[in-house]
Amino acid sequence: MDESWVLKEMGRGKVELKRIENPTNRQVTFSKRRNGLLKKAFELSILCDAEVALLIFSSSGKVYQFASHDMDRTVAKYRREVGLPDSSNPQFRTREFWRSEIDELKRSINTSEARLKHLSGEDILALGMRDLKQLERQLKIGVERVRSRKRRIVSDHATLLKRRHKQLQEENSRLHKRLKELQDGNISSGLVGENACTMFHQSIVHEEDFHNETGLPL
Amino acid sequence: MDESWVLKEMGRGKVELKRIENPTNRQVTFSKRRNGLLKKAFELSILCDAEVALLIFSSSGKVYQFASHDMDRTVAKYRREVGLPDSSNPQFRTREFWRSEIDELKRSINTSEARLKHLSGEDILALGMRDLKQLERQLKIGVERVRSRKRRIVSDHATLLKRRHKQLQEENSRLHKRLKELQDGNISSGLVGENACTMFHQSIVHEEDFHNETGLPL
DNA sequence: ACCTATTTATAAAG
DNA sequence: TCTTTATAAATAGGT
Repeated sequence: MDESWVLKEMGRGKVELKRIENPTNRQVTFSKRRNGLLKKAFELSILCDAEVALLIFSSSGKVYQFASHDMDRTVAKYRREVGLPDSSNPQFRTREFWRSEIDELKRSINTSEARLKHLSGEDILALGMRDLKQLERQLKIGVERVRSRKRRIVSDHATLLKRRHKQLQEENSRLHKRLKELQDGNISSGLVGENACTMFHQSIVHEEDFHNETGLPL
Repeated sequence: MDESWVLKEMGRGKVELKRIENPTNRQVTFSKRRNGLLKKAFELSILCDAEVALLIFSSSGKVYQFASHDMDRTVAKYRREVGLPDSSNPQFRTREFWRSEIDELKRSINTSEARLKHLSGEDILALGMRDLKQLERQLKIGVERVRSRKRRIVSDHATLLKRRHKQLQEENSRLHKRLKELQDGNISSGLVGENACTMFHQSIVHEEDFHNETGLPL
């Protein structure tokens, strides 16, 4: 778009975006644009795998329509979305409705499986160079993300290890100190000794944690 | 339109009129074309005083709509026009049957999609190191297969080019010879001259083929 | 989201 | 309506 909107249109000359007064011109334009619109609706449904329904009534009352799947189904779907209690069939739907619903799911499955195969490098003989390049890009992105995640996991682990190591060292020195106090001064009685034992036991538990939580299957 | 229909589309590059496989591209194209379609529907209704109703469901299920007058009114009008013998069909299995049928298909889809995401490196936070390594291996295999296919295509192409080149050379020498005969001997009459012309024209055609069929988007 | 090379769509005229 | 032609729009591919 270029102009200040609701102002001009495409083609050889420019046209205001308002009802065309000349009946002949209007009819001609209607015919052309109707076809263009129907074509684009069709293309959208194909290219983007969308469900499209289009209804056009000419000012003289003639109908033109396009429905990628089934007009009724699409309209029913729409009603559900909008929240209206489907006017045609509240409790049950026609066999056709369900069949088309299921067909679509099956198509969807086939599509996913095809893409899965492509991503595994299978069934790619029919792909053109452009698709192949894109596929390769995608795969590379995937690999990079997976690697990144792996690096992250390893890195986090290393951090954890360091922290644990530091904790152990600190605890160790505390224990050494305590032991030394006991050996040196013998000043204290049973209570202190009990404390020291507890302390030692705790450090053992820490070591077990260490093994369990860092057992990375690298 | 120019091409043999259902063959190409508009834009910077050309596109086959078939479902776009790359999800990202498909989404982007959907977004662009959806807006284009809605705009054109609006313009048609204004310019030509037509009654237009348009429903679009993205493949992910989101709805987009345009109605120049009122969706229900237009749809009702359509039903009357087409004369639908109401969709109330007493031939159905219970809703439960279809539900379960559909649920199963949906489960299947979810499985595929989860794997697809993993292969794209998405939603991998919950995966363990073992799974990640397996995933990476898979992706690498995929990349290698795609690359291999690309190499094959390029190689085939080179072969084709060589063959074409040789053909052209041979044809060239034939043409030279023919020309020389004409210039030298002047022995022949109109018929030979005509043949020479034909020959030349053929070589031109070959050159065009050459450009068309070897236009690899490398 | 924005840019731009290309392809389409289409207004005007015959 | 169909064709042609000049021009405006739409949009694919890329950033």
